[in-house]
Amino acid sequence: MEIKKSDCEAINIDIVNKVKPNMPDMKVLYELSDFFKVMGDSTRIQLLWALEESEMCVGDLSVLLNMTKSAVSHQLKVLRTAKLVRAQKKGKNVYYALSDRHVYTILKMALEHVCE
Amino acid sequence: MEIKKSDCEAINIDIVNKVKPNMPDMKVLYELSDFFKVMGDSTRIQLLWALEESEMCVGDLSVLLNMTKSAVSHQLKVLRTAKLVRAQKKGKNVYYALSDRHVYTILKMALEHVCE
DNA sequence: ATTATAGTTGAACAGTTGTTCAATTGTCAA
DNA sequence: TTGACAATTGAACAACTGTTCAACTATAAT
Repeated sequence: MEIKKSDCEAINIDIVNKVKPNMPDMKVLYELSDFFKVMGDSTRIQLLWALEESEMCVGDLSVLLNMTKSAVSHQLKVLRTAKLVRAQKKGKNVYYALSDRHVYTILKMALEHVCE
Repeated sequence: MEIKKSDCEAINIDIVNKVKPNMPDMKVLYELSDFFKVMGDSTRIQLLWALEESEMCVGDLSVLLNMTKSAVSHQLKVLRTAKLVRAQKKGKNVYYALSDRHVYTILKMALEHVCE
């Protein structure tokens, strides 16, 4: 049995019992919040936004965002780990591209929201 | 003029110049990342998920999520500041509700994404 | 082979975040 | 008015995050 951490009793126990079975399980919950965590950084949003326009290599992205290659590379790694972008080596350069159009849809929908 | 922080020259200057004018401005960028930051926490996602099912007071939410009222209240404040929920006092209790159906749509779309 | 360029990596640092704890406010019931 | 309960608040703490810096790998050109 689960350890009780709440410090009170329910006011409307019927509502709580009705809602409880519809709550997401922990696995889905953490996947969801991890996804939003990845999106929750302005550098990474710029990278996704830029890559929607065109494939680009790290150096180009670094000039575009006006940041060091190192900083860009670190953030691209986060996006790669989250499977939001994919990398392809061409000669001396590594070209990055969006790996999931779903993400851009969410980005645009969030844009509508913040601009309401 | 902007201070140059990137530590290299562009490889494909034509692509960079093509993409640059389509980049979001800083204001929109920070609003977007702030929005995703708010969504990027499992406690807050649970709260939004629960409130989609039914209005609830802090005590009920606290039992439902198995957390202290204080922790829940702190997170509700974050959601309130971000205008994602609204509060209404009824007697001794404060009832919270979603203030924007847009958000639930984004949540469901992200859910589809993580469950691909 | 040597040199230059593109990109990655890990450690370190400051800044931020979420929960806990204790104190406080506000409301209802006796 | 007193006591009990609902919710909020601020400080404190540990855990996490993003950029910088320096060192490193890998590829291409001479």
